[in-house]
Amino acid sequence: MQAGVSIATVSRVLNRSDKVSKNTRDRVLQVLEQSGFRPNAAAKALATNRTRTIAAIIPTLEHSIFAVFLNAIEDQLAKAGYSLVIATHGFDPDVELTRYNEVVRLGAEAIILSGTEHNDTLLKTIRAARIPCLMTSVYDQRYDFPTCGYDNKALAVDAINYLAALGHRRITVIHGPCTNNDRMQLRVQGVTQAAGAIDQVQVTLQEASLGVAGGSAVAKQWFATDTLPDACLCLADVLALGVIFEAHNQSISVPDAFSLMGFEDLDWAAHCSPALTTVALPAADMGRAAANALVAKLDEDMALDHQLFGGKIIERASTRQRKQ
Amino acid sequence: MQAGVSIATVSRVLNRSDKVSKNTRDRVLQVLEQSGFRPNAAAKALATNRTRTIAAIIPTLEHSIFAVFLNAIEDQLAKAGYSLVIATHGFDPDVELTRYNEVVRLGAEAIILSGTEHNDTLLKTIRAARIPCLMTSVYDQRYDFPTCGYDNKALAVDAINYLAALGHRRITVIHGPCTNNDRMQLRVQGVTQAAGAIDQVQVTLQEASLGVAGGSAVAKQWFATDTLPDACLCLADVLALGVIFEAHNQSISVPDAFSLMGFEDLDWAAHCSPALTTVALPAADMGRAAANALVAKLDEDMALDHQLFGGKIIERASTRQRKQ
DNA sequence: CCTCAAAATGTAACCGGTTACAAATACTAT
DNA sequence: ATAGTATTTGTAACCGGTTACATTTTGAGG
Repeated sequence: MQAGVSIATVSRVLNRSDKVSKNTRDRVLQVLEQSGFRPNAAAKALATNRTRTIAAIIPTLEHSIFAVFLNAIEDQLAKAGYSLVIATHGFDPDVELTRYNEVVRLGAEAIILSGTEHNDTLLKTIRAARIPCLMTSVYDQRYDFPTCGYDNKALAVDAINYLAALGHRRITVIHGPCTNNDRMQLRVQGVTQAAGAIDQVQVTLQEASLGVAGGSAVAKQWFATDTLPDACLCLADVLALGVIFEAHNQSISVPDAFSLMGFEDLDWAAHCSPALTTVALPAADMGRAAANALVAKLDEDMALDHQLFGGKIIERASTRQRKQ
Repeated sequence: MQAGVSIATVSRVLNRSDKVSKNTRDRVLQVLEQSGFRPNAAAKALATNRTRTIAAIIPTLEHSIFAVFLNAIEDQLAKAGYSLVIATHGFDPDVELTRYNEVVRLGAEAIILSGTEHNDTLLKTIRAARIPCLMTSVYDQRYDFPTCGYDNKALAVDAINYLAALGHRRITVIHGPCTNNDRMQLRVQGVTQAAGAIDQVQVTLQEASLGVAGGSAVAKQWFATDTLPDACLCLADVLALGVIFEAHNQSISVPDAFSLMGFEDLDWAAHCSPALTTVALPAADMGRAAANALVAKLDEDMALDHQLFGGKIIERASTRQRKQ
């Protein structure tokens, strides 16, 4: 080559830097510098059988909880020299399977999925391919893939208990669609379980589209029929935001008229009016941990294991003791 | 091979499907099916010099406007058989350069950047590498890279004119940080220009961190000093959300006390209280268009060109004619 | 100055596909 | 049946790196 050196030596300079004399290394580096050499990733991948690419397959980027999560993953992977490929499936398990095949064909070395409920074929394929795979947002020790997430059910139980402890009896729970969304399902289960365990507490479940509009719509209906609960638990913060807005519209005061509680603790929850009591989920921490775990698996063959992230009830102005 | 056929034929079956007799094609496909053959993307990329990967390098995923935009891109690319690699830089041009180099090394065939202001080295590198590159969110005919976005300045002018036409004279504009964010800069320029052109209109600029907390903080300060403007234009919807919350905290009525206007039209803007008048940006359309343009460039060598997306003022309840 | 081991460097096979070109086969017209 | 052409299939070079192994260089010790 230009520096009077073989391609093998260049390769050595670029990788395992021992075994090359300082002298030639410097010379090679200089030539590479001025020639603007760009190693070909495909060739490298072919030769080493490594792509340094990890894929995250999630329902959508449009819910900010996923964006926060992915932002953390991307950040952490970048630090470890990995790239993130993102694929979305819009809560459709069949699309998820398709997207999985695409990213694997593309060379993803590990996969991050959302939740534990998936197309059977997908699970079978992952098992067969022995690709490291982490299911996130859900913690389930018994699941046969490693999970990295929250105990959604227990957190929902905590939320109901919290509201019950404030003296609330008639509690309405607004949740998003549960189809292909086990995080939501588990929260609903937790709600039901907690309600059954506490005397006199009655829970009413109401499903709404997962967005501000959904929460708004449900609240509008209460106000129209004048059937306010003692408290409302929204199993996603955006739903609570809809309720807050609708309450403003109707000049109904929260928490005077009813207590309101969210789930997630998105960035605005501390600043809204009233500031929202909510179950804080450490989405960014979870993202970082997921990224780290997969990197450790790929780089050092560390076993993947379940990781639990605790949520925490952040008490703010939207909830209070029930008036007698 | 298994099917008594050469690897070349297999390759032909998988690609240019003509030139293979139906008979052998069927046989090959069947063998492939049952052997669970997975073509190696790296080898294919090496041989064809194509990776079918496009990278988007954006400041952050945490502002939902980017998430909406990327969601649309990802969706559209997937339809065309391309994958999206996402890299974030946190508004740091040097990090942006680093991330650019990473994604290119990784094999990105085209790049989507946010805005037109970038590290000089980055622009030089892109030019030298002749990689198709689209600058988004900004439309600027004269820029020497193709841009695909809005006329941020003109839209800000429109917004000020709209408020002025309602009779507002003392207008406070809350904007996010302009450092390394030309979209924001252009909006501020538009505001200044429009203010200069209209008699008697006085504009006060206030910078805030780009988030609900930022808008809240500014509003809190007004209320504390009792210096309300006639109208407030927030150059990002989240800032307006902060103002709304703070106004509500202080029981100040919008638009009775002052008119409030946002920029972007995020999903909650139609549902908040009061519903937010805002400059709607077609972020999803822009994302789809960016994706399509790059796919057309790569697949059919269609030239990249500037694309303008019009914003539109959506009049809602947060603004109204000034009381005399 | 010579020998020999250690260190540095070069050579060439290999990763798993694609594809130009050669070879074989099928088909058409005589 | 036969020549000639069109279609299908096979062979092998190539993409741009990595790396086992061979070869050369270096340098210490005798």
